[in-house]
Amino acid sequence: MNDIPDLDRGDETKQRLIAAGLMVFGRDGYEGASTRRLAAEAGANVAAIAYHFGGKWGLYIAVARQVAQRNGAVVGPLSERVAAELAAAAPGPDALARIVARVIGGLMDGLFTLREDGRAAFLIREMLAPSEAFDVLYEGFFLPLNRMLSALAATALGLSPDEPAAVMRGHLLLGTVMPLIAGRVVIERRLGWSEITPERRRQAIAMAVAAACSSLALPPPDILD
Amino acid sequence: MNDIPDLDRGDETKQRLIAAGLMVFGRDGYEGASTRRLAAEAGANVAAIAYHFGGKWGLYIAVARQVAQRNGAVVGPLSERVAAELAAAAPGPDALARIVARVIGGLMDGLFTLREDGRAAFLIREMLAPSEAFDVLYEGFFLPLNRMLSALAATALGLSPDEPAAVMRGHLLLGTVMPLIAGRVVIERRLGWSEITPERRRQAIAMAVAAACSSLALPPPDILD
DNA sequence: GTCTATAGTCGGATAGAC
DNA sequence: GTCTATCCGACTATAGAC
Repeated sequence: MNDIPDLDRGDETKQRLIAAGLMVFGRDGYEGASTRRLAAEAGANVAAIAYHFGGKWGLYIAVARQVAQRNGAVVGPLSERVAAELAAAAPGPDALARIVARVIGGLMDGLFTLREDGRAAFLIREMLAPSEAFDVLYEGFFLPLNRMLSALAATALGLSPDEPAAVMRGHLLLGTVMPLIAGRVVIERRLGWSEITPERRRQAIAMAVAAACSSLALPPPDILD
Repeated sequence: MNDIPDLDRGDETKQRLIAAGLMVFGRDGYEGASTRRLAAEAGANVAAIAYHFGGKWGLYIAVARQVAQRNGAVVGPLSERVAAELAAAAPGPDALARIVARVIGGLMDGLFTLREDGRAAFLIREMLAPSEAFDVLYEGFFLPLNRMLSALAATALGLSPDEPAAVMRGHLLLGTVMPLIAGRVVIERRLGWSEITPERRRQAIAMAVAAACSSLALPPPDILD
């Protein structure tokens, strides 16, 4: 009851604006998002945007930084673990398949969670029409992500990790998750899903993992994770 | 020299507006596109939008219809041919692989051509934030496309074409092309490509085809198309 | 059918009280 | 740091000449 009142209230508003920006920019795009709506969603008022970020654009960049940072925080550790496992003992096909399953599952779970926070849409919009924000996303997320996926693909296919073919095959692994993220509404309508139950989600991920493994000439992972 | 002057000038303006809409809506999104810019890009004036389409939204829907129609015109024939080949004689793995190569190649060539006309971005934006326009795109394009891909996946994997697993695997085949379309800027930056030469394009498609085939447990297609 | 001019609305930014 | 009130610019839509 005697906690310091209003400690860092400024920073809290700032954070709420960034969180709201993630949702609203993700859903409506930069132009589609109005400062009034951004402020309302954050429970703040319009002037706060100018005060904290200098303007709407400043908020947008701040959101990009947060996306890069949060996603980077997922990729980083995952990436280190994969690198360690690939280096330790040249893994056989089954072990590789298990790593692939963990990586793909991790991408689905950690980056594009069910509780849609708008990150996926934000990322895809920036790929469609890159702005300054793309630089931030690339350095903090896309590049480390591709490094990890390329290393995986290179090992599985017997390529050198830095040759273009390996980089491309790593990039193509994104195709395992993209139809479930960017193309989610299509499969939902096709299968008549009105909601994604945990079970449906599990099955979808399992199929994506199976497709990823066989595309790398690996056996399907013995069992789940 | 004696051609009929201004024949269908109205229709021509209408068509130019739709073409411009494809570019501008694709690049900037609905909110990002201004009627002034749409008109300018079409070499028309703002009032023409209201006259021909009732307003900006009417133009947007007209663009969606054209996207569905043009893409449907590519999928339709391709789809019939695939259906015929699958039905004729139960094709072996090699024959299937060749069909897959043709389908994936056809998707890349016919739907997402180098001369970017904005269709890909338009489609992806509608998937991210579906509007009324999505219904049009779904019926005219996504649904027939998925039917074709599902039939292919079902045959390759020994599933019944209508079971959810086959539909999902068909949908996941979109992942073969999505990284090269939606994620194009990422791989361009990663590989330092400043332009997509025909040769790079050819190689990228070849790798996508290889990934698609092995994800369906098919051998890589013996040779190109 | 096409254009110019303008009306009416909305959104981003800012001034200034608290 | 937060809020209300307001300004100004940009946008969509429309009226009306040609």
